[in-house]
Amino acid sequence: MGIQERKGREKEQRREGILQAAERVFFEKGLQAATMDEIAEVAELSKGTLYLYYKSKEDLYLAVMLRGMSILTDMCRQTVAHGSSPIETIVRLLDTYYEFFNKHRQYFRMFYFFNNPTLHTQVTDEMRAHCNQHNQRIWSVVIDVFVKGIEEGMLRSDLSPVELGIILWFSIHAMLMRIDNESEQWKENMGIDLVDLREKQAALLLDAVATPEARKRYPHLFKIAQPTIAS
Amino acid sequence: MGIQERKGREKEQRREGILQAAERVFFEKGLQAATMDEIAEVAELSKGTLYLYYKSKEDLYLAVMLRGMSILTDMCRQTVAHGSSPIETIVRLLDTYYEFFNKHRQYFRMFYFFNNPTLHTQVTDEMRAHCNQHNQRIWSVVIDVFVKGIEEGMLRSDLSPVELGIILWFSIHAMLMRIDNESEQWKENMGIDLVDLREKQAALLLDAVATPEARKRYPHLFKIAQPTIAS
DNA sequence: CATAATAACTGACCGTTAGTCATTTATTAG
DNA sequence: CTAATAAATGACTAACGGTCAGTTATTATG
Repeated sequence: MGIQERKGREKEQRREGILQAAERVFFEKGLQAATMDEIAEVAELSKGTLYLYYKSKEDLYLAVMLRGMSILTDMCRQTVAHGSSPIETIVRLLDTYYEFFNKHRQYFRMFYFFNNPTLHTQVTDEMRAHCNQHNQRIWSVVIDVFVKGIEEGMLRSDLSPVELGIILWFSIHAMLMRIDNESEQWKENMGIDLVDLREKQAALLLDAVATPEARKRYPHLFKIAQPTIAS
Repeated sequence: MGIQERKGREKEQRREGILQAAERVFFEKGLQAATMDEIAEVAELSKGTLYLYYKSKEDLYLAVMLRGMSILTDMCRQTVAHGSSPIETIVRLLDTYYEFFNKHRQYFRMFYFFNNPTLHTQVTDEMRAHCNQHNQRIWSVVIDVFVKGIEEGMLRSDLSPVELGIILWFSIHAMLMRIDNESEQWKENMGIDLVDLREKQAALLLDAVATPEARKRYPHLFKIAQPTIAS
């Protein structure tokens, strides 16, 4: 009897429908201002039903966010697949994150959720585990490139691949967050364009982690003057 | 008649009392879980009275946060005042932020508030202006040092002092945030100690912004091997 | 001192919303 | 056709931020 399977599919469709409704509302209003009642209305279901599929508003929010992480992961995988050398791939990965930031701003903003664990009161352990899993997935993509970069002598080897990846990724992410939130202030108060600065930051960081061999081999990737040459 | 002045003082004391009560509760519970009723109880006032002094829960939260910013600003001023050279002062400033992070973790966490503007629904323009003001204050302290560093030829001059300051400060802040929130995960999943990594990051960044002159003059401040020498 | 005027404070109340659960409706099995 | 099971509902609860009519305390006035 295929009834079991059909039921399973239908349940999956419900979950998916709820997810889409939630995405629309969360994108428009954000976590705080979105209400379960509105999501239920958009999903054309009663609120009670939402709770049959997701344990809490926050779980539902994270379920949407996981889609964003999947998109980012796919984009990074693409970049890695099409990249030629590790050093070039790293440059492209930084741009990929920026591209994701621009194309999927709403998803990017959902990542902020993790910045404030005080708010994580209603996240189930199960969902937390899911997030962890997705997170590891994307990091493994990124770190692989750094491993190869070190192997080929293109990246400094006094730091581990993971360490290098963390330093670059954290820094870029931080800048994107500020671009999202504080661009206007920096422009007005200091005359600084954070979007321009992001590029400079990327160049500076690349320069800081690359070896002289890398600079020799891929001079076009190094846009910033080496201060060591200056004097 | 000094009645006006006395009244003014008393009002100020009320504000201060409310602030202290709010601090206790916010530190213990965080923005979300803290309730105005509990703050009122701790302050030994009715909830209505709180709203005579602060326009919203979020305004009150930010008022507490501003104390944290003042502490950080003072610590940075101290560091700058006692520092000898700009390059050394920069190293010390990075440590100062880390010291603040350790000694005043609860204040540091309040800074997260700005990471998620979706939540800023109840902040008054007045309070926002206050925050802006305090923010500029601390940045001016930091940036001054970078100005001097460039003037003395100790910092690369292809980026402006503000740009250099932003890149370093953002990166360090991002790392501290992760240390606060994700230390365990990184330890478990990847065997990475983010506290150790913070030092390496600081060293790497310092190295990226300093000139060869600086390295020559203050060799003890540069703990990371220059990859340029490697080959 | 008595009384009016003003300022400070109170807490019951309101609107909103996340989450629950007894009940109803739809589906499947016998 | 009926019982059993699964799915969906929406009225209800509890909690909380914010309000405001009314009370209390303080100051000014005659």
